[in-house]
Amino acid sequence: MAKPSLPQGTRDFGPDTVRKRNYIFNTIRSVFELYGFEPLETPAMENLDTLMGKYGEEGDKLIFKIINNGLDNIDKEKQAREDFEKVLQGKNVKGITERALKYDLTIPFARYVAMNHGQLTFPFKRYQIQPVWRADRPQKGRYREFYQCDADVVGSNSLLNEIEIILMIDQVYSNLSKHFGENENNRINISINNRKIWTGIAELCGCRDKIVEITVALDKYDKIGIDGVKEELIQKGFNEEQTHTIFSCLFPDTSFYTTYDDDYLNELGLTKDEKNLAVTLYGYNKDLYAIITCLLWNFKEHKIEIGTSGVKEIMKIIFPFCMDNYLLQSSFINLDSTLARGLNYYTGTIIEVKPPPAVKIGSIGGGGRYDDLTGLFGVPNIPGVGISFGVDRIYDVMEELKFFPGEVHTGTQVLFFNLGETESKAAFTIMQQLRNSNIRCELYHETVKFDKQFKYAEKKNIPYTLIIGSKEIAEKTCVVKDIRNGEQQTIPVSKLADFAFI
RNA sequence: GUGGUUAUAGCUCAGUUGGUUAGAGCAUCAGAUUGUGGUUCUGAGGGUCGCCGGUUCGAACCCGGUUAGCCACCCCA
Repeated sequence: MAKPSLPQGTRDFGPDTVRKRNYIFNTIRSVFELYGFEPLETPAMENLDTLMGKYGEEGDKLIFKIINNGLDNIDKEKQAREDFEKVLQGKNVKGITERALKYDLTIPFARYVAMNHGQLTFPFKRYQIQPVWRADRPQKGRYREFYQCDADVVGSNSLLNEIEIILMIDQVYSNLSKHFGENENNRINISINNRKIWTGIAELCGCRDKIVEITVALDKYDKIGIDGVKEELIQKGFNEEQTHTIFSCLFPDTSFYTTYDDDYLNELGLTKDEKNLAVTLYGYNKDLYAIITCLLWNFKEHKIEIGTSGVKEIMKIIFPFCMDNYLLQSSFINLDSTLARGLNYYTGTIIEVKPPPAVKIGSIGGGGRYDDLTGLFGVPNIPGVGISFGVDRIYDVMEELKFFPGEVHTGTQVLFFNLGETESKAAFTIMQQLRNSNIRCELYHETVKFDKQFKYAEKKNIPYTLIIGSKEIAEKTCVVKDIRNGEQQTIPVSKLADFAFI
């Protein structure tokens, strides 16, 4: 018999872990509900062509494909062999595989909306908490099976949705632990950017078709720095002038742009309202103001409207958070001009959530706006915006920072000692009464010496033991011991229901 | 998909240039202790040294392969 083992990148979760994970799930779910989102579940598997081509070239490779049943049917042997030849050449063939495990929750959701758009009331706000699978090689913070918690709004272009999503992110972390936001170092970082800005920059460089190359390179800025990015761009075939254009947009000479100048704002062609936005941003964060005005200037100069509208969207989203510093409790929001995000279906706002800087783990959530996801399934013109929480990583972050509250443990509260047949019968009756008043209890399964029963309680983190022997039966009392401090007291059975087993 | 690294008792790990019967701590079980555990003491059980092959008189140790974990790259939650 071979040693039992798990498939690569998957894990079992013991009782303690499940409780903590459920705490995260429940917290996120209740915030989703609070903001008016409704639950949805979709199957673990989808038709392969529902998923293929939606996540970029790399993404396709990471989709877990399911081999068809019945390939051993002798009548179809010839066909199966021919099909398998094609698989060996790297093709997907219906004869061999036509289903796959879902890779994320967004595409199956788009498929659902496309199939049911006639019945849905728009804007449709749904949340979904389910596992997804990726055939990736596991490493720190990366698993082959993990849970996502998604909330999306489809059928609305309003930027109010983006603002609500940011508020939800903040509220989830506030509810998860009071320590998030306790001080500056513990805050969650919500970065936003806009794909339209990338499109604009690509146009500035005169290569709109190379937007993916630009975003992939700039997305690594945090990791490889400005020189590394430059090197990668040049490797991808960008010339000196183009890289200069990109950098001058994203990393402006702040000393120039941080001076507030009314005439300059007028030159940018902003409306009165937009100018007010800019003034507020200036008061809130000079660097933010610098990047925004720099981008606006560049796009204005070259009449690239898509870029301009991207910047204006960012301004409108950040604005409420500049007006009220207390809107965000556990996080802060900033414009990260290098933020790109790999998924290619995003078209507007993009959002990425990062843990406090002390934790070296990638993003713990992300999302963005997509104009036409359902168009992929034949139903055009349903725009949407959504966010995804990565529970497995949030767990790792909470664990590393020791942020799980003590109340997460919801195991047995009272262990009834087993002192013999008559005694345990009496104990059993009392135990059922306690259970009826919602106290979690159990009776030790056999009559053994106290030593063992105590150790059992200690290991299972059961705070109270309850001892009923012949003496207690006669007196209609019981002995309640708090094993955390060793204190014990004798109380009448009639008063037991009033005892606070906390 | 590419590269690095690790694999020895239930857990954490020692293990000399290759040399007789592979060790420690923790955990488990039994006893000191028949209604009060956590400390202490005594004793016991527990191993195909990841798996397969090679070199050698002899391999936990050297070599090749393989599987899995971890880490990094690509990419991503």
